Amino acid sequence: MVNRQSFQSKKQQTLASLSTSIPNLFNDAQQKNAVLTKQAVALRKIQETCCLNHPFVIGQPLDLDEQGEAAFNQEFLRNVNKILLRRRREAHADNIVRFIATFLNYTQKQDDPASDRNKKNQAPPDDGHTDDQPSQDPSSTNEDQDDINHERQPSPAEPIPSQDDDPMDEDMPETMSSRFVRVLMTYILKGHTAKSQTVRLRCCQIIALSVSCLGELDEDLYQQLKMVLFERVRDKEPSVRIQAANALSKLEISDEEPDPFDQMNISQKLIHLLRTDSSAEVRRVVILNLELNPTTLPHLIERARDTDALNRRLVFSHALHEHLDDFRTIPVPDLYRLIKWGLNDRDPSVREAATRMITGPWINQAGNNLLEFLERMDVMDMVNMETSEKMLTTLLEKRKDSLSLKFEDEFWQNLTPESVFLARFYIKVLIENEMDDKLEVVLPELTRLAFYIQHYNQLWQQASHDSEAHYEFIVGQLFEIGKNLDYADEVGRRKMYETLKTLALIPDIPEEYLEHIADLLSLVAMDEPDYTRMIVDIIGDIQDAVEPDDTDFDGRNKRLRFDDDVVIKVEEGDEPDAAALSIMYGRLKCLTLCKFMLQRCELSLNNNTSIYGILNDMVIPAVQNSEALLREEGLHCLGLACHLDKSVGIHNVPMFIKCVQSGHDELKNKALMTLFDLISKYGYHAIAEKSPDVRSVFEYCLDHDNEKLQATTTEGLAKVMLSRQLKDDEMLKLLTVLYFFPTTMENGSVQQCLTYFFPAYCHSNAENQQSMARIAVSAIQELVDTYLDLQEDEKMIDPKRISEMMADWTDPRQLVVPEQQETNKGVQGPMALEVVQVLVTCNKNDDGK
Amino acid sequence: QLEPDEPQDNPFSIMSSQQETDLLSYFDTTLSKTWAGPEHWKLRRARRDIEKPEPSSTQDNTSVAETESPGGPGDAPEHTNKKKLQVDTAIDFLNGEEVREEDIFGKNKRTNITLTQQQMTRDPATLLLPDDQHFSSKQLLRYFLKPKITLLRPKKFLRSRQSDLDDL
DNA sequence: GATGTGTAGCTCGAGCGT
DNA sequence: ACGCTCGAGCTACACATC
Repeated sequence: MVNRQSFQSKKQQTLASLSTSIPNLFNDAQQKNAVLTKQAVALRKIQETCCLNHPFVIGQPLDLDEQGEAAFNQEFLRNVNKILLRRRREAHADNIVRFIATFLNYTQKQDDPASDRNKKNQAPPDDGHTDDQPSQDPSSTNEDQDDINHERQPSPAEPIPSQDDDPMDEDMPETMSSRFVRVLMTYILKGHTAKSQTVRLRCCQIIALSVSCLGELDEDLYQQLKMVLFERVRDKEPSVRIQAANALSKLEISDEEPDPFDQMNISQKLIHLLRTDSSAEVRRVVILNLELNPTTLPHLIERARDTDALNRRLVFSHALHEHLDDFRTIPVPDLYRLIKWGLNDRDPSVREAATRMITGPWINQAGNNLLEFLERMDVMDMVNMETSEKMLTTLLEKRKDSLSLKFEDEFWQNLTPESVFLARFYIKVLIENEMDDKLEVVLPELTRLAFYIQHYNQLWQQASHDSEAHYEFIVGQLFEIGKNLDYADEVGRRKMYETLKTLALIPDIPEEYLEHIADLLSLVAMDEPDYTRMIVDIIGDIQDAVEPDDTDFDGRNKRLRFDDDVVIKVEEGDEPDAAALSIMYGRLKCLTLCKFMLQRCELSLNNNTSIYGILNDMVIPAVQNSEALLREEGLHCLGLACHLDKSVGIHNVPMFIKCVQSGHDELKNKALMTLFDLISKYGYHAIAEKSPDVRSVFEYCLDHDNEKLQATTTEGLAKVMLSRQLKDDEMLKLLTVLYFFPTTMENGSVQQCLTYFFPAYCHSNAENQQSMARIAVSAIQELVDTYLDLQEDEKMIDPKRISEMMADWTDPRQLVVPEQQETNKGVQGPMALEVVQVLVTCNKNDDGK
Repeated sequence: QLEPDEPQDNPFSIMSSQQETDLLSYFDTTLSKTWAGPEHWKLRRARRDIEKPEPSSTQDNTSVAETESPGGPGDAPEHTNKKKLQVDTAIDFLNGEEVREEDIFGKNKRTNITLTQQQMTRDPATLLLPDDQHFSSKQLLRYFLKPKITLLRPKKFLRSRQSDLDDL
């Protein structure tokens, strides 16, 4: 046959020129702007000519020229060899890897009758990196495809097999490309144990980009591939793991067969990498490729706290951005944790990504309706209040210009938790941005607001158990809105006062509402003495209501509601004494209100005499009360009173010290706080002069096993030392040792306070720095000793790092205000000397420096 | 700059200077990257950036600038050369040297190229940030018992309405 | 003695800002 | 798009270990 002969001569030519034609295609393909499909098409043509005995016809039984095929394969692999030793991220080599994938994709599709019909030749997958450029222009890809189909028109002389006569065998029919895939993959898999990390890297990279281009794989080849990846994902080199993880994530996730080595299936392995791989980039690959489902979701959310900022960002900008169909699939606690992390991240780009996620797809999911969105977010749940507030503020900041709301009487009469919440923050954002014209149509008058509060309070008091929380929430939000109003109107102020007083007298008003009331009354009052009188009056009324006749009080449902963890302990068998209980709750409520008032007072006691009465009649007795809660709240009030009068303050210091020494933990903490406040206010010496015990009290609390107490002490000392009221090398050393001490590792408050304190202390002032230099060596000696006999379960920072950090603190170049040159050398010089001395005296124990 | 010793009865005059606020907000920004504590602390590259400008600024702008300038003009072409040389990673598939397969697939019997199971199981917590308490100068500038009042400017929390009227 | 392990310094490139 | 900067990763070297 003529055709056959011409084909044979073409084959001879092609085979003869293989060693130039294929390299030329590779040369073209490596170029930056290469349209890889073009080279793939050309290569396929060569492949057909080499491997077949006839011109290629789709669906025709394979008539293979094994020798020609071998020649083609050999030449192809010879070229592939040249990139296997090319280092990571070399653009030309990377292009060739993409070319290989493109070719595999193309040649495989050509042999597949099913996919050939609709010939939507998908571009080969990206390599999962953030750096990948879209490798191909989709339009050009399709054009090329069309060209090919024209060229592949079977010649008229050839018998044209019917297109639909060939239902696939159960075993896939062997094709030219399937044979090629097997050869190439088998070859590439050989590289997975190569000595050179680059080879392993390149092999995994080829697999990663090619897996989805391979069509149906033989089971044994697939298994082999999977096993290789299972191993490479544990490679010593992070760069190899990155590619292996990438490849693994492209395998069918539905394959749940566990690896006999560690009993983990693909999905589990990816999650394991996501959580434990030390390389941020490996984790990143998984974040970008892991399928979102109920199993993977919590682990992806966890990555919002990844140490790597880019990874954190990708959680918001990628993993949960478009791929999450409905944010309600995230359990509410996780949802709020996620938002809290995102919006409060230290890295601005993460915050930005989190904001975009919420303002974009998430709002869209709620039909772009803010109220619907808030409803879905369940904003009424007070546990997440702070985050809800932050979120709505962020949202409205973004939309403040396009949003124009108008709140009229009808709106205020028909509030829902969501609408009042929205109103509150809309107002807040408008005020912060001084958008006065928009504010005008939004803010209610003071009198009206007082009326609304009253109205919803009535509804609250009458509400059924189901709707109680609903109205309670609305009242709380109205309080907040009230803080933004103008209080010039006399009538409005009076109305507000009456309303607030009524609310204050409600027996089970929540503690935070009492604080709102204290706040709002400060706006209602003419001046501070007026304010104090108002509150004292209300306190009197509360007392009158509780104490004189206790006939209709029932301690259980009339009690003041505090945070859940505050539980008043009733001694065994005391239950019948409900009246006594209710009296106690009443007193507690008065103290709490008094506390809120004192927090807002500035005038000295002499100028605000109405406080004296309350101090003597209520606060002092409470401090001596046997009930712990009353003692605490009384002490708190007394501490606040000490703020207002120096002599009262100084006079009471011994009492506070006593409380720290022998009170219960919560009382200790309150007393300690007061002591630090008094030092801040009146100076360390004014306190220590009369009561030298303070210093030892602080030492005692630094060592205390109550974390909160430790944190208060640390923060207090940080304040006092940063303000340079207390200059005390020994105390500084205690703080330093505490900072690195194994038992403090878990105490985040102490850690983060001191992480701020030490650099700020040392770099703000040369004298401070010298103080640190003086104690550093002995501190590290102590810490090294501690390190050497760490218990099995204890963890501690490596002494080497400790010394690095101390070196950083004592580095004179880091001083914000550079000292005159004299002191510069003098800081670390003596330290070095001291180190040498220590080393000389005991040369068996040496630190890592 | 800080006053070394202030009268003890009025210690917060130290803190009330504008410079003190600046200093603390300086630390608020610089320390916001290292907040996570010693476990995530890294040794910063020596602050050469701060020392670099020094030689030019501390010296007189007459002689030194002249002596260093000869190096300047020579640098510019070097940069472009470097760039061209660096980009030269193209592979010659046609005439390039053959790569020997034993170089590629050479194995190393003794070296372990995979991590042990123990190396693979690290504590996930070490790769997560601790719960951020957002410690900043704000904490240092407030009273424990009156958190809304700053130590710096003890301004009146309650504004007297009487004085508002007076202002008009 | 060879090979594995840990570190210091340098280089290059990703990612950010303009 | 460009250029800069900082940081990750690579190489080379020293040391330890079998």
